[in-house]
Amino acid sequence: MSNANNTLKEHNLKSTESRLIILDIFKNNTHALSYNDIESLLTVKLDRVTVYRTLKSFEENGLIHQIYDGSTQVKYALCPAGSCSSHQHKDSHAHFRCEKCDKTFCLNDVVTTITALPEGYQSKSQSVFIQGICKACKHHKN
Amino acid sequence: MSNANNTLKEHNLKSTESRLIILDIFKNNTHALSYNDIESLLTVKLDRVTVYRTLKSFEENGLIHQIYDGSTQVKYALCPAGSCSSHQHKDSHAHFRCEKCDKTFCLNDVVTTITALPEGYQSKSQSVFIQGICKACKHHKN
DNA sequence: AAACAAATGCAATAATATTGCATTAGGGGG
DNA sequence: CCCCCTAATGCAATATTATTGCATTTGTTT
Repeated sequence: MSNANNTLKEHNLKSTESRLIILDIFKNNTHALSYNDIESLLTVKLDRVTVYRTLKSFEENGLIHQIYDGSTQVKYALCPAGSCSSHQHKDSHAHFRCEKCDKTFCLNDVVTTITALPEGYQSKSQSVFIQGICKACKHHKN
Repeated sequence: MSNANNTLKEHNLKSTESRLIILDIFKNNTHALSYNDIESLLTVKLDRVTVYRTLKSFEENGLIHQIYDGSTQVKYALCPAGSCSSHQHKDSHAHFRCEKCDKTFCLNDVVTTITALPEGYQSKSQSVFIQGICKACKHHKN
């Protein structure tokens, strides 16, 4: 059984052609993907609704997470292996958006410390968003 | 001349009725506002396009900034007094979204420290987003 | 007060995302 | 191994948020 097939099973998702195709796209891309990104990476035509519903079930089952990076589209990226499940999302890593190539990446290892919140505010989760120049763009400095 | 009038002038914005109305709404609310929030706070009817264009010019002139808080609408909040201008936005404070009342606030005094980025990544700006319970909701714990 | 540029309002449209419902396909039980 | 049931899919329609073009009105400068 394929690796992607196992991944779906582990997240309590029925293995279907659409899901395998979309999961494969995520596994082959290191940056976060919007609906439009995914559509343009499809070799087989899938209905828009199927793609959106697949993204929704992937998210509900801890396979991907949403990222709001200031573009007008929601982006999605794989959760770090083993970190999330149908029961709970546990990923709260930093995200990075490159000003040159406009791609958004997960930075799983960046740690953040935040000073005390103002009196009366209680934090349950926090996320960090960094803008700058990514590795690839820094190297072939166009 | 009214205070709001001065604020517009300082930001190189022509003083018009619509702008005074919208600026007033921001000054009377401590949380970030979406287009719909603003519309429902209007006592005079303004065209949707006027509101959106007013928000755009306020943002371009450093009076307000956009916040992407994971809701499907962009939200806007006043920049800290004196911090931003037509030339440059300088506010990079933390934002806080309350899980109870679903309001988003600016936390101007929260400081963040981030560990080194991975090799090759260069940071230009960073922002922090915190979720939890706000002051008001913590107090009358519904 | 006249003149000019910028702001406004209306109508149309773009871009992103969701819902209802009929049909198809995955996979467990016999 | 096939049947059956449920979950997934596809189509059509619609919702939601935001923008554009253009004619008209308003604010400011002189």
